[in-house]
Amino acid sequence: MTKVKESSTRNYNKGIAEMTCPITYVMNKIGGHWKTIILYYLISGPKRYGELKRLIPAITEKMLIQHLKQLQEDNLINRKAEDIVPPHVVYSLTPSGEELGPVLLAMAEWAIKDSAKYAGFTATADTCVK
Amino acid sequence: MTKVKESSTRNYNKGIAEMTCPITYVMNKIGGHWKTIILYYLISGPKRYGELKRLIPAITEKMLIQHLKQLQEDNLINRKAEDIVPPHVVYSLTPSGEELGPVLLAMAEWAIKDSAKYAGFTATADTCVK
DNA sequence: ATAACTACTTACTTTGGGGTAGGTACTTGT
DNA sequence: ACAAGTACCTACCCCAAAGTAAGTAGTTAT
Repeated sequence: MTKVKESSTRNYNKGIAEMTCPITYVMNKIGGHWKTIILYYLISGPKRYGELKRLIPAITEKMLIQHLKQLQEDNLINRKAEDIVPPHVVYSLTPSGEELGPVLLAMAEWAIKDSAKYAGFTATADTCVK
Repeated sequence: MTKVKESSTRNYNKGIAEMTCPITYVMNKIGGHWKTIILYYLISGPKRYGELKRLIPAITEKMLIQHLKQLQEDNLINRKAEDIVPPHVVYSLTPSGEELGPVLLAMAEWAIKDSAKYAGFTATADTCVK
């Protein structure tokens, strides 16, 4: 009967939700603005760190690496580093990541269709994919 | 030629990104933990405010209303209020929202499949839908 | 010798999403 | 008279996510 505190409500709810709600499970893995974009770019094939940086100019290096790490931890991407003098690191989708591909493409399709309703949006299917 | 400041870089990038990246467009509408869950519950049919509250016990009233409003503004849900004495408000998906349904279901399917790989996750297809 | 390239790391600051805890208006039930 | 139920609103606070800006190591190019 000791005092338990540790700002419990929040953590408790998060844990429960992730265990029981598939949508929450997904959002914990791809939520947060950058992860989906990174994954989206990787659908079209493995990319080097620098390539991703150039493809997503708005992202900061810190954010890119941070999310690449999290995506690795969540088993959505692989990191292959060659131990040579100018570093050469390639990121690619894992099988789990590949399976997410169609979902991301469906999201993009919806965006293009939906944005067309309101005009002022000029994206095409490969704006992000390149 | 007056002073324009308004912490511009961030807003500028956000605007550009939303106009050119379909994935960002989607995430601006359904990102942020609760929106997808609310939409997911509405797939199975219109629901009253109180129903949603009961279906998603972890959400606070503030968050529920806040996101319902944003979803309205983003044209994903309808709000139908009868002007009677005990208020009666029903939320339902708009056509745009309906079109997002399959995407959300695909996300959920992926979650169930993916979580099965690691065990410790016991969700089924209707854990959230009820 | 100095800049440029690679893929990072670290320290510091800001911002806004989310939580807590109250209140509102109006009616029905006891 | 007072609680209970409906669907909200408001002010305040906190923390984690995101941004800023700098540094690291080792090599090649000028």
